[in-house]
Amino acid sequence: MRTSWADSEEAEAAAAPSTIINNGVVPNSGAAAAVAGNSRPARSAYVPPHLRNRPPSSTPPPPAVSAPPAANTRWGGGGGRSGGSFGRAASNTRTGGWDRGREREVNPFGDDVDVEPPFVQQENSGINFDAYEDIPVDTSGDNVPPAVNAFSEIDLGDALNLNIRRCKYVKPTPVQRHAIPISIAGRDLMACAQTGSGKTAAFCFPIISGIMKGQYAQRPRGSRTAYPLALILSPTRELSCQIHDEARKFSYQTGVRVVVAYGGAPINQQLRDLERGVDILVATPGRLVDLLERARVSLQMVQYLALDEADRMLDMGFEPQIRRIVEQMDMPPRGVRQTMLFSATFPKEIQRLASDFLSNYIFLAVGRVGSSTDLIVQRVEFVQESDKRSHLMDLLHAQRENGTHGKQALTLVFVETKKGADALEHWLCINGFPATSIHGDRSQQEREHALRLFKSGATPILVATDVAARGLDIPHVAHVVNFDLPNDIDDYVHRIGRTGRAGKTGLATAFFNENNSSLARALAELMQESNQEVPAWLSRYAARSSYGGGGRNRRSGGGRFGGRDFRKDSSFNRSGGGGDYYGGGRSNSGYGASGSSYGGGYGAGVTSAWD
DNA sequence: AAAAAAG
Repeated sequence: MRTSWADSEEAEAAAAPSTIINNGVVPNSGAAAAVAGNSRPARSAYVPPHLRNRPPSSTPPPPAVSAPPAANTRWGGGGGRSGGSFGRAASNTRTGGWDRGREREVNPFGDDVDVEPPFVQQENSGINFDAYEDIPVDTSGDNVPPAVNAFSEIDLGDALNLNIRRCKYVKPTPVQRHAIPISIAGRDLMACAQTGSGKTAAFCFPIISGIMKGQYAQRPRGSRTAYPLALILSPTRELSCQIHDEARKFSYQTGVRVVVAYGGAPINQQLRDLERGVDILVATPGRLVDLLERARVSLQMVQYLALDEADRMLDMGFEPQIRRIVEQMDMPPRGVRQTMLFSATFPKEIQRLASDFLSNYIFLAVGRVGSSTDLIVQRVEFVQESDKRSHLMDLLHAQRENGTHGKQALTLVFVETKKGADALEHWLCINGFPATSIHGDRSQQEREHALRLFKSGATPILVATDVAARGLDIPHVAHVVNFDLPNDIDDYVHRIGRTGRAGKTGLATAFFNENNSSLARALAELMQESNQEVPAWLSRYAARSSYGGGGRNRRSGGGRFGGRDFRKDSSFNRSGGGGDYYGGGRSNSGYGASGSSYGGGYGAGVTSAWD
């Protein structure tokens, strides 16, 4: 039954030293944090107002000070306290825990659990690391921990290391090489890295490892309130599901429990999952607020906060909700918890908002603006609104003829509106193209069904709104069509990033017409930076729009890199900063210097972002 | 102006 790796896990656990700070909570990595000059104070037993004077039926919050070390097992396993380190919480602690061995952890890897995974990369799941060689990286902040070249340089723990091998991750991607040591050192992080470059693992590994190593005050058993140690927020339900699935793989047989909560799905199963115990809660904001209001979740024990697609989470629609969760509930304040923000794009005014959540953080930028741009061939075609459908049909026909090995390549078609998505899906279907759609007016069941049909290739065309623009990892998307271009270049970056993932190549085609002229300049610049062929007519549009002040100046940082730390930008450190960002007043003030190839002071800094 | 996220 037990395989060799499990045995070595035991040995590791037995050999591991036990360090327990008797305040109930051990800082994530006190030593490293101290080295970094950022040691975190022990949390006091603060009880937030809304949790005081609760009816006696509910169990009081976990005793932060009085919990004897011997009771510090995360699962409350009587007498089963782990020696203080890796792996021990896996199978043996579980039997003493509150699930008493009733449940077996579902193997997220399929049947080959007990087989030592092959080290040969399989064609479909391996990451093409050659595509990540020689990528520009920039970090800023105090005492930045050095990058690593191999997972083995970091002590992530045997159980997690095995899962990493099972995932066939042979070596860390660039963002992982930098972000993981930073996070392991206990530092807050704002990370900007290309789409498809492995951000999920970059924040999951340190969280899982930290929870495995940490000794936390026992959380009450039998309470209807769940006390996650880590919270991961994302902007869409499907993305939360995906992160949950990934995190489950990474935490398989580590004893670390991952639960997902999102809207549109029955809440009862989610409540049951929470009651069984949760270390890492992955959630969308709305459902989390619901759970917090019902007092079914408390953020009191949260040691790690991760925001995926962080710029999206802090834009106008989301910001109040996120602020409420992070600042107005019972989550430990910044500097006490560890906070990690990730995205492929990070506009400076959003960085300024985000800095409220961070303490002495490190800014990390990996790779060029947004996408794995060299891997994605970007085309822009001038297509009038009335011609879009027939033009799309031409593309799909051509693709069908190129059809690789019987199965049609997956094509993701982005449109601007939910109605437009329905209409286009219907039109494609009646014209003999197997299409489905995903957007916010469809039921969650329909959304998930559509995604499955698409992923499986059963319906190789998916029409989508921006709900599918960010984060979704759909292997084998060969072509992204921007049937309607977005108004924001960052959205474009995220959309085309649905292809060209994990080092594979992809194609992105955009339909451009007069309605998109406000995007022309940013689009032309992005394409130029990505070594793409910019049509002459697009350059003319770009030059034209740079005069009339058309369009927002919303570059995510410009230059050849994924972003620039706004703290380096003096205009953002004066008088509240970003007011000038939209170019309302002085046209140059949001950026470091001028130098745009399109002149006019518009887009200043695009070519000089790294001076 | 639109999309997303609670029901």
